[in-house]
Amino acid sequence: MEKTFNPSAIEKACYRHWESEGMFRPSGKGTPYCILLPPPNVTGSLHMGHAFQHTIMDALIRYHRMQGDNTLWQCGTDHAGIATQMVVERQLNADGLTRHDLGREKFVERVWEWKEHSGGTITRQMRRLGTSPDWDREVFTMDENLSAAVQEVFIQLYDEGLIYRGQRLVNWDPALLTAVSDLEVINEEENGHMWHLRYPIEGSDEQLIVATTRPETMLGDAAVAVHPEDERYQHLIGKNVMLPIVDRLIPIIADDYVDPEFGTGCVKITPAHDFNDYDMGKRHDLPMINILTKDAKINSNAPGELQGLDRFDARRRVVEMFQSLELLVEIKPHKLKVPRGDRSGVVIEPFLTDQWYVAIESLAKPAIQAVENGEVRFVPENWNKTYYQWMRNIQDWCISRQLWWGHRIPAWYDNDGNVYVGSDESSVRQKYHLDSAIVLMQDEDVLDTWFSSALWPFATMGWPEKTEELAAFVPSSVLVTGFDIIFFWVARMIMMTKKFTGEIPFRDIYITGLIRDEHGDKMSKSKGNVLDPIDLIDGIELEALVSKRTSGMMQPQLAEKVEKNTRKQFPNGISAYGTDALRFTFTALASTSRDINFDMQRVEGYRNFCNKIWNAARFVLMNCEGQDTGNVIKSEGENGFPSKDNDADLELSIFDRWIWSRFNNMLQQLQEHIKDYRFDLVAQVVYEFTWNQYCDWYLELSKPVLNSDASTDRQKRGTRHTLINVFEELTRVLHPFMPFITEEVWKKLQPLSVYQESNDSIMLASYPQISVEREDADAEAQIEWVKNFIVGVRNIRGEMDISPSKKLPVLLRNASQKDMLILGDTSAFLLTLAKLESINVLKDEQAPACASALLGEMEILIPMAGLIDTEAELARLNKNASKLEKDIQRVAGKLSNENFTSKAPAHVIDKEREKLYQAEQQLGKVKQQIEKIERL
RNA sequence: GGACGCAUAGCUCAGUUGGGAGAGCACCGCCCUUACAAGGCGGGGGUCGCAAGUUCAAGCCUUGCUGCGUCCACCA
Repeated sequence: MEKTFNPSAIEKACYRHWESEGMFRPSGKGTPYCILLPPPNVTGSLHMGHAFQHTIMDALIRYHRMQGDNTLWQCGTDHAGIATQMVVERQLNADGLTRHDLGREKFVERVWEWKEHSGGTITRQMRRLGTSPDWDREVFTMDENLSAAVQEVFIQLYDEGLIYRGQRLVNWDPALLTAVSDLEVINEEENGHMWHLRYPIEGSDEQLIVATTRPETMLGDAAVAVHPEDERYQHLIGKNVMLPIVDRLIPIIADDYVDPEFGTGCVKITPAHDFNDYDMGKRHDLPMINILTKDAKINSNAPGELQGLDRFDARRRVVEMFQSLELLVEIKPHKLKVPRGDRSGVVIEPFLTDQWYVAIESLAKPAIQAVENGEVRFVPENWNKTYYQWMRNIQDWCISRQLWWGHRIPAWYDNDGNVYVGSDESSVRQKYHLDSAIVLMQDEDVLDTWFSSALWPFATMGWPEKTEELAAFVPSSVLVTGFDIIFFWVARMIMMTKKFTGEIPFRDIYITGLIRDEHGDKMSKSKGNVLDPIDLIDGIELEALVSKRTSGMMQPQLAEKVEKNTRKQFPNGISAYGTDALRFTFTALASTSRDINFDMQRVEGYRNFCNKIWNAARFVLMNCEGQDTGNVIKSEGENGFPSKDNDADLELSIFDRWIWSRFNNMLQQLQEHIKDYRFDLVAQVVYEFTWNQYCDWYLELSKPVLNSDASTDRQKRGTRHTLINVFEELTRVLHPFMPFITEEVWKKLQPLSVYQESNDSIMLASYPQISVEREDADAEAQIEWVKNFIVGVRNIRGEMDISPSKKLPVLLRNASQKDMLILGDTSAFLLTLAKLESINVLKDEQAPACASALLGEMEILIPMAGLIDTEAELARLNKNASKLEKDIQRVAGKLSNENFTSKAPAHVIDKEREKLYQAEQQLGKVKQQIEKIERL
């Protein structure tokens, strides 16, 4: 093996092997376990958020696969209607063309070409990440069978009256020329103005002053409203105002929607261009006067000179006209929420059009119940509040989009505008008994992308056919996703799956945090802080990184700053950390926090962890390859742990039993944490065991056995046996989180281990199980003693600046029988690990001047002669003494408090007493030692 | 306006029914010891945002406050 772990040398071949051997397919045996991949945009590329979530999903999938479950990771990609269409339109624009130049059919062909061309990027990147979905079952939301499911659902909902078509005010995107749903509108506060306009009253000298943030909409005013009890305006209710510029009489109405305190207490009502006004218009039977064209220019319902003006130009013009008519009262600066399209970024217009809607309320009810009664569980649980809040106030869902890329709405119209819904024209004719003489035209619109995504849990399983997969994998086990799509996707899947299968779509919803940069800022192209997961795996040169970050920017003026920051942050580019380090980083960052700050230094740390594993493997192999590892007893022990009465072939030392006990304990904790989706804690316990227990202690403890002539063959076999088998199991424990390095290492270790079930791949091996037999409290206590002994000596050595190579003599004073027993078993180890020349137990004789450490009540003494500075040792002892004094003060205070002793539970009091006793004993020893040294 | 979240070491974060403040990185010192210098050993560092309350005991529970953030709704 190489001296340093080199991920790029192994990852690709390893993955090819897994995939070509079909290892990602469900086994068909065991309990079904299924995760649905949130389908990424087919033409997209993998960003940090994907990489994070995919890592979590893959860890769960690999874990359950190794547990023997019938495991399916259902993957696929989304056609992403608006996003994808925009990309292709932009390409056309670059050639001076629009989609209309091509026509619908050609344009859609062109999008399919683009999908074929760039559609593989994200799935290729997922492979680089080592993910193990069943690629054979990969689906695209516009595949035939998916499209059929979409049609089926649409038709069924329509036939039940749950989908309807109607003219309403919708969120209209004037750039994309389509309706969008409420969720696709981002409301952000911007600086604007409030215009106060004077409206003259018919047959009176009086005037009303209305306040508006959108003066141009006055062209569509249908009324002016005041509060019914507003005394200022009582006498005017029922009169008319003469709308300036358009010279139209409109009524003054009373409606308690109006807040008399706000502005002037008079509101101009524009039912065709404002959601609240629309409702009021309905209540008062006002005309809906649309003044805009689809691209938000003033239409022919306005006076001629304004027609054709863009809405913002019209705004300026209208204000000027009011001014010249002397009807402009004032203009105040005003902060207001401006609705913008999440894709286009342009200001959304409330616009009166015919659209298709899902009547959502009856679907929402069972979906709310499913969470209320615990069938569906959010993790962390708090997210159910967010879910309830939205679901309980849910509005009908506008599902039609005026786009060309997507599922065409399966509805046909005759010349009279009658609607017929069915899967195709001929079935429509049959269904509605339509003569062939009647001309039918299909609806031009397509469905909201999320309509098909909502069917993902069952449409991917073959619905409406009654397939085996449908039976096995609905409901799926857990959905791993971000809170940003709880409404867009999660809620809608619950509603649709409940409706069409009667089942819940998934049992758990694990809501992950959002990946941000190391300072908590959102990663964005314009900030120039975007990291590409593939760059962290493969590394990237500085120049390439700079050009990547500065190319294709929406605001090129920011490029200079981005370049500067990039050069500062990554003067040497980014090094290649490999997939496993990246994955382990994501695992370790997956706490319950909703924002996750991605720190490059963590990746570096976990790259080092990979290297640690690699080198530990080298050590194990060096000592076990070609050696007797005691595997002969494999049939008589459980899980590679020899039964205690079987000592025919090897002898397990106390260290061996200790590391097995710790391993078992680690595994126990890990399994709990996985159950709780606490991957940060999973990473922590497995890292701690691997590095701080196995490598730092066990490997070091194995050396004296393996290198000493004094150890018997049985002892050496026992150590090798433990060395190899703990590590072999450890690689299996680590595999779901670090698939590549564990595969590579395991292939070398496994032949030397007792585990023989599968030698094709670690990913098909079974996951290690907790074993009560391995628990060994006695061994743990004794090794704790050994560790403390060694640490005590090291502490003196470290603080006294004694060279690590200098062998020290050690004297023990006040050793108990128990101390002597452990000492007898372990002195060889103490000598090696603490670098000792000798250990002598003092009986009654006087000790020379010594530096000391305490192990319980036993004193570990190191003669100072020529080695240790008196002052330094005094300082060290005083530091210890003051620490002990502080402890004693606190504990004694507690114990002398009668309230504490009378009210606290007995075991807590006992613990405190014991603590006090120990500390007092130790302090006494330390003080004696101080006196002694002071006398020198 | 409503809902939710966060505040613990220089940085990024753990801290499970309340009972001796932790990790990684960074920092300081010593060491190229035959798995690993991407390493080993040792060390320094925190009024747990502020205030009050409950309790024998609060980082943890309650209330209020401050600061930051997210989502939903929205007054023209």
